[in-house]
Amino acid sequence: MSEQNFKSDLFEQFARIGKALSSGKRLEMLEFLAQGERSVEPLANMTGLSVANTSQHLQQLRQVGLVTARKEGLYVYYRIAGDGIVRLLATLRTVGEENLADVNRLVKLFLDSKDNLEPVPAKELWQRVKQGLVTVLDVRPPEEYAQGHIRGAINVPVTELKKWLHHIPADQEVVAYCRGPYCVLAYEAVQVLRKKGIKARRMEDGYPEWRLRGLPIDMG
Amino acid sequence: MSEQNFKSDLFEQFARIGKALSSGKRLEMLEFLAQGERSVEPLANMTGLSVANTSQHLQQLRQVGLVTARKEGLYVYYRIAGDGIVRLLATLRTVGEENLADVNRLVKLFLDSKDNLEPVPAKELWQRVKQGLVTVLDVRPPEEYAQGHIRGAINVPVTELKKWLHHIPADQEVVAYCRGPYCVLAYEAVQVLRKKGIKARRMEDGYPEWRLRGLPIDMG
DNA sequence: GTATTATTCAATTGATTACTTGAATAGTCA
DNA sequence: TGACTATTCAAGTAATCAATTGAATAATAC
Repeated sequence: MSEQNFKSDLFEQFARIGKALSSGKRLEMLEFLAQGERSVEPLANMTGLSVANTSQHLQQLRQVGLVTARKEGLYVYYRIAGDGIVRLLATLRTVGEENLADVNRLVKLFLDSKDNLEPVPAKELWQRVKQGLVTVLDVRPPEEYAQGHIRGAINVPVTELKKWLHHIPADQEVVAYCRGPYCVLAYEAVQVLRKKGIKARRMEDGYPEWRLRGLPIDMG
Repeated sequence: MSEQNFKSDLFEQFARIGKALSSGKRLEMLEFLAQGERSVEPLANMTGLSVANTSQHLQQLRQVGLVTARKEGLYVYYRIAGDGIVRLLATLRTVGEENLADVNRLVKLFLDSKDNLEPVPAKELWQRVKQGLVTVLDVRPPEEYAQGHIRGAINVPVTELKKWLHHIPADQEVVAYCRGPYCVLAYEAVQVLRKKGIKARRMEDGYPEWRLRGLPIDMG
C-alpha cells in the first residue's frame, strides 16, 4: 500500500464518523444515550421518528462504533460506546458555538430569553456540595437519574417540582441540572424556584459533562 | 419557539459541522490547512481533486465556519478558523482509533511495518530540547516550516536529508516530526537516519498538536 | 402450539451529494 | 488595451441517503 492510499484510506475511515455525526437526529440520539442506555422505542419517541427509521439510524451509529447494543428479552438496549464519544460531542458543540453564527443566534433567542444569570460551573458546584452549602436538584426523568447522577443530588423531575417545594430548606441555595448545557429542564426549574422566593441557579453543564470530568457520581 | 424546535434546530446546526467532516477529502484538506494557510491549487494537488471540485469543498468548509479565506492578488488563501477545529480533528482521530476497527487495522498494516519504536511524546521532547539534549528535525516542506515550527527545530525536508547527514553531531539524538501522528515523512526520516548509525526517533504527534498544547513555536 | 411485542430487514421514493465540464469573474502583467 | 491566471459559478449525471411501508425475526406469555 502506498503512502497516498494509506492516508486517504485513513481519512476515509475518520470521515465515516463525521458522516454519523452529520444528522441532527443522530446527534439528538447520542446526547440522549449519553444519559444512559435506552431501547429503541424511547429513542423513537424522543426524536419523533418512526421506530423503523430510528432503528436504522442506530445501526449506522453502531457500524462506526459510536454506540453498542445488548439484547435483553424483547428489548435491545443501546448505549454510548465510550467516554471519547461524549468528549467528541462536547468538542463538536464548542466548535459550533465558536464558529456557527446560527448557533449563537438560536441560543440567544431561546435561552437568553429565559433567566440565564450566573450558571454554576461543575467544579465550583462540587466545592460547595462538599461543604454542604447547596441542595443539588436533578430534574431529569427518574430513569435517567437511576442510571447515574451527581453525588448527593435529589431527583425531582420538573413536573413534580411544585409538590416538592415545601421540603426545601429556605436558607440554602438550590442548583438544578439536567442533560447538558442546552437542556431547558434546568432553566424551567430555576424559574419555578425563584418565583417561590428560593435562591436558585442552574449548573453550567449537564450530567454527561460532570461524569466526564471525573467528578463523583452515584447510581440507582 | 418551542423547546422541541429549539433542540432540533440546534442539533441540526451541529450536524452541519458533522456533514463538513463527513468527507475524507475535506478532512485531508483540514489537516493540511492545520499546517498553515494555502491557496486552492496546492490543496487540489495534495488531494488529487480538480481545482473546481476543491474550491467547492472549501466553500462547504467555509460555510460552516471551519476555514476562513483571504484574497491576495490572484490567490485566495484558506486557513483553519481556530484552534477549536484542530482540537475537534484530534478528538475525531482519537474516537476513530478507539472505536473503528478498520483504523487499527490500517495503522498496524502500514505504520507498524515501519519502525515504530519509542515515539517521543511532545512534553518529553520539550524537556529534552530545553536541556540541549536533542536535535529536532522538521521534515515538512519549507512552506509549512515557515508558517510555524517547534522552537529550535531545523527544517530538513526528507528529500534533502541525505545531503544534510554529515552536519549532524553524531553523539546527539535526533527527533523528527511532521504533520501529525500519521504523517509518514517522520517515519522515513528516522529510517534514513538510523541506517546511517544516527540515534533517531520520531515525535508522537505533529506540529498542530504541539502548538495546541501551548508549547513554544517559532515562525519564518 | 398461537398471539403478541420489539426490533430489524427489504424495497421504494424523493432529496442531496460528489464530481465533471465549460463558462464567467476578478485580478495581474506586458 | 489584451493576454493570462486563479478562482468561482452553473448545469448535468451518477451515486448515496433519509424516510416510508409492509413483511420478517426473535423473544415472551398464554
